[in-house]
Amino acid sequence: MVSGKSDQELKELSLRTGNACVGFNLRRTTRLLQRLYDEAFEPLGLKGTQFSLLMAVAGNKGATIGELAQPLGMERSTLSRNITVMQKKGLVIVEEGKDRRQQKISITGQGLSVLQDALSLWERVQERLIRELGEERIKNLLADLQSLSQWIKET
Amino acid sequence: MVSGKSDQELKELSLRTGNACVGFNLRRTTRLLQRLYDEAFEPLGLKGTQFSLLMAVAGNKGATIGELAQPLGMERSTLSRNITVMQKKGLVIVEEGKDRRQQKISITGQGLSVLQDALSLWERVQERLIRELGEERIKNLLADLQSLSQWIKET
DNA sequence: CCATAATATAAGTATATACACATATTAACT
DNA sequence: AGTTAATATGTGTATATACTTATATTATGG
Repeated sequence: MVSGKSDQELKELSLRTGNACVGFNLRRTTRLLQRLYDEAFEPLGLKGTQFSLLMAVAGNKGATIGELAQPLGMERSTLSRNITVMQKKGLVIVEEGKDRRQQKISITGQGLSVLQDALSLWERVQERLIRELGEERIKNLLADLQSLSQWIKET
Repeated sequence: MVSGKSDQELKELSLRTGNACVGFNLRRTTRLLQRLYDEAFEPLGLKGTQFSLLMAVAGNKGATIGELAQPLGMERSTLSRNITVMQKKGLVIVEEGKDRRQQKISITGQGLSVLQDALSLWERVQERLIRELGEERIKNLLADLQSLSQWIKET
């Protein structure tokens, strides 16, 4: 029973649950880390999310919204809106396919140029993270995150 | 140089960077996992984020926005808006403190009742995660996330 | 070939998030 | 005490996110 607990007992329950909850810890760390990336890419007027998306577009020339959304683990409607932002910035271009329902996304010349600069900023962040946590823990962390993603997709 | 690369080379670079990027992997897993929690809490009209916030409020009776934001690793302005949502749902109550700049947040009776039900739904998700990844990996994952959060806060 | 089903995307609505700035209140210094 | 500093929160603006619903296009079954 939650409602019968004293303030002190609630405090302990709250701490215990917060420490154990994978969702809470993932969200909190993601929030905090996102700020590091955003700071790093700020000179390019880019957010961390946009860097990832630009990289995904670059590596999947002419892919549709649906094809991109899959590996990103993102709703197509979300991706659609994110692509619009990138398009306004001139980083990607959207073209109709033969199947006129589909929108084929590609990176622009300007997008490639920004990506080039962003990549070296990304490397600096990556190196800081490796220096801080160590290569082994980063590797394990990435593997765990990927296992988790894979499992959820299959569920 | 990014701009001189072939489509195939860009594809490889994109895959390699995506696999190595802590930010991307954290965001993707968080997105996917969030849906599991949202499904679980859906019968209560609650989101995963709101469960975490409700639990934090319950464990810190009368805390201010600023005091809550700190351990949540959240901007105070963000928390302020999230609290408004919870207030509209009748789950928390906001009162002026002696220092009238401050807003003291507490959980309501209805909030406690919802929290009670939410807690058992949360436990089911937690058990599924432990069954899937194993207790050891979950423990390591949580420890890594907490180290990372701690470091970023100190940076 | 036409009606219907399936598919791809966008738009409506709501929450989560952060930064910059505005506002109100308290503290601190002279 | 009065002016200025610092502090706590809320608002404006923009992006990220997802669910539901609408729209347009293609495929399918008769």
